[in-house]
Amino acid sequence: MSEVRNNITISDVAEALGISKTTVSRAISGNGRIGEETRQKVLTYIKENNYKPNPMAQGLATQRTYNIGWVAPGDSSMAELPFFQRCMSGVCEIATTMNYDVLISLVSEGNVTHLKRIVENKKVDGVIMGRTLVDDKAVKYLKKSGIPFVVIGSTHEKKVIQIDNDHVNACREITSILILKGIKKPALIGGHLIHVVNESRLKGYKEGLESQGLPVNPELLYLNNVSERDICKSVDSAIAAGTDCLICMDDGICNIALNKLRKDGISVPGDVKVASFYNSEIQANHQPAVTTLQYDPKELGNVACRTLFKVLDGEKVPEKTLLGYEVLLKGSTF
Amino acid sequence: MSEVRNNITISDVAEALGISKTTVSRAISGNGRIGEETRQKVLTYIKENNYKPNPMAQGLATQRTYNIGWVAPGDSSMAELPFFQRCMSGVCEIATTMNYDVLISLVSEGNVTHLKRIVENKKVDGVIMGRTLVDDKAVKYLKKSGIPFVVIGSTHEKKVIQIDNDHVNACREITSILILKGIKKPALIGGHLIHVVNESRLKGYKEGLESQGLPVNPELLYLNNVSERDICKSVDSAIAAGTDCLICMDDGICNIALNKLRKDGISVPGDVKVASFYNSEIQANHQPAVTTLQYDPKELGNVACRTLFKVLDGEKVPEKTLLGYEVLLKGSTF
DNA sequence: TTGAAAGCGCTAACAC
DNA sequence: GTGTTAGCGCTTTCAA
Repeated sequence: MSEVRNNITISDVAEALGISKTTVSRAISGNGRIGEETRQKVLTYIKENNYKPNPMAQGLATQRTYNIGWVAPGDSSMAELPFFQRCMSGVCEIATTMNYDVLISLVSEGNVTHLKRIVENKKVDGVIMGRTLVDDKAVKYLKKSGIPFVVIGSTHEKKVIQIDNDHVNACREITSILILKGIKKPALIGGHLIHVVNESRLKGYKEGLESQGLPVNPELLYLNNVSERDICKSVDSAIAAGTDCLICMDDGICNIALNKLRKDGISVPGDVKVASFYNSEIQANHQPAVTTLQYDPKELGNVACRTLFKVLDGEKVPEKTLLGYEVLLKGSTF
Repeated sequence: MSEVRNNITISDVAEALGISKTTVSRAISGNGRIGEETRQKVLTYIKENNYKPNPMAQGLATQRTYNIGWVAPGDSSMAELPFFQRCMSGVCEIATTMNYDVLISLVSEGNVTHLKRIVENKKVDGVIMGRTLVDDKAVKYLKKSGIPFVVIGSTHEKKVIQIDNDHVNACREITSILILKGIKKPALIGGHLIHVVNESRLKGYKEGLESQGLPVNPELLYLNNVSERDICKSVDSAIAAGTDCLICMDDGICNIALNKLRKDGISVPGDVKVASFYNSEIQANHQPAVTTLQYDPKELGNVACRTLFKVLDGEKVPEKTLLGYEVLLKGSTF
């Protein structure tokens, strides 16, 4: 029945071939000198007999687990964003090619107990954080622990390897473009600033205004919107302040804003234009489609994972790696 | 720096306390007889000195990994459904309480190589499958491998532990209710029947009709819709056939159908009523809200994980566990 | 180029 | 109730 789960050990291989375990081990790992002939003999034998080294034993001997930890947000509202799924899938993809597996750690609201456990229990060789908050307990813990780790996103914490999209430039660019296309009073409907990414987006927005000679008008700046109610209120105020374009800081905000406008009978782009700093399916399917920034989360996961492996190999890596973006101009700003 | 990662071993503890490793081991595991006094002594010592057994060594000695595998769909369209996130979070929750961790395995379209690897490499003690197809390669492999596993969803495969919602009864009930509320020609816009759940939903729909003395009208039955185009065509045909209520097999279909109706200027529930066999945020936020079935995916994950642990402990478990549902009657069918 | 032997940290007979 | 001992399956000095 369980013929697929192999139970043949390195000793079996050694015995069958009339050589020592050491030699078999060397043939497999490539460490140490070994005759090409014996090497081939071993390699073919283990292939034919489907021998797989036991990772527990390997791990015990070498102090490696062949696992990396993936830290995802535990609070459902965040966790369900396709962004994290795609990142994770990018991480898994690379991990697999390196013969590593990915262990999940759900961290909600600063509760790092699980993360702590997998680190202290030595269940992972390194960790990738799916997101970062401005004051991130998990990052602080990881730094203190000494385990190699990489974060997706940005942090103010020093000496942390970060992989992120170039949000500041992306947001600056899309803001400038909108202004060049004739927008006079772009209003920003922003999310909570505990997310570093929102800080960056805010910065990009401001730089965009500045680059086009526009002031940062407090009447057009609505930050820290969390609930649907917050957003609706901000939209009302922005409209009252005479905005000609609502720039939403992310897709969630954008969808709520869009619904709100429709409910109020305000037409897009007729009465007011709409753009978003982050893309999602829903916006792409919206009529008219929404002008937005586009990133590649899976690539983010890929790069984060590759970077972590470099760190594990003792290679030097840049503290910050910025990935690209695309500006998608659509009907919502025509 | 890495003061948090402990490196103290069972021998250190034994030596410090002037007792043997065995005794320490016993104090921790609770296996074998041990004096209450020594037990306490050990327990306090390891707590104070933050000793953690090395799982690799434990694993090597006991042949357990303290990991379970979570098999999620690798194709993004599926993977991003909140359903899987919530299930996974339910699984992690229980696993954590049992001192287990969760290893991810992404399986796309019958490609079981990664799953195979984690099983053959003995990186997990058991596996939970996040979904099942009608002819599921992964399930077949797992059966053959002999590793304990549990599937979320249903399968036709024999001797497989399944945890599922009671889709047949749920769909029968909502269909009956709609008919009792006056619907005469409910049309089913169905998804692909490679998903066992869709078979069950179809079955429930038919039973619902039957229970109210209505025939299964082929003109009102649209199955195997995959693309947006499929769905739109089906909606057109159903409307042309004079349906008075579109029943969508899942939330994805429902959203597309809703958009389509709006675009065509067909009002809900005025011109046609709409219901769905699966709930999602978007439908809850739709105006009017959509009548739908509601399940609890996290609970599904909880139960699946608890069941797997029973299997691992050698306990007998039912081959099929069915969880409940709720019918949410909303404005879309008034 | 190959092998013997020690050891990674823990568990589990089996003695005492 | 506690200790001795022999592994679990692999890597890695150190010799040969």
